[in-house]
Amino acid sequence: MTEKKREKSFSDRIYEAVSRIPRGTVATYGQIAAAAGNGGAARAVGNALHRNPLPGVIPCHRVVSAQGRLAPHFAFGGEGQQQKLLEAEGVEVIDCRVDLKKYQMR
DNA sequence: CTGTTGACTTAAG
DNA sequence: ACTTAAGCCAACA
Repeated sequence: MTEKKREKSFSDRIYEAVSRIPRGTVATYGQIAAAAGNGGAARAVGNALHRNPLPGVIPCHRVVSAQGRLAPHFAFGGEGQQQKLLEAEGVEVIDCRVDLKKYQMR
């Protein structure tokens, strides 16, 4: 039957994309945007996560900038929380940065 | 609908 | 390494 394409909201795709990040791996906002179907909307991705009421549901700690940098100033829970979570998953975090060459989702 | 903001990205100085 | 500028997109007032 003619299935109606229920297009999820932008933030919903972000949630899916971020959730699909393998454990012990990180992804950049650009990758999330591309995974959400909007390559280039890296800005909107960050905004969506920030404004989206999905704390605890989205592993934002796996989302890093293109330079492998985290967001300690806006991180949930606490500043060191992000780094702690990443390290707990096997990601080596150094100075709020991760080695994209090894941990970025490819 | 318009304008501003922002957890981005890349380039240039 | 840091700052500024421009580009792109979505949510909010």
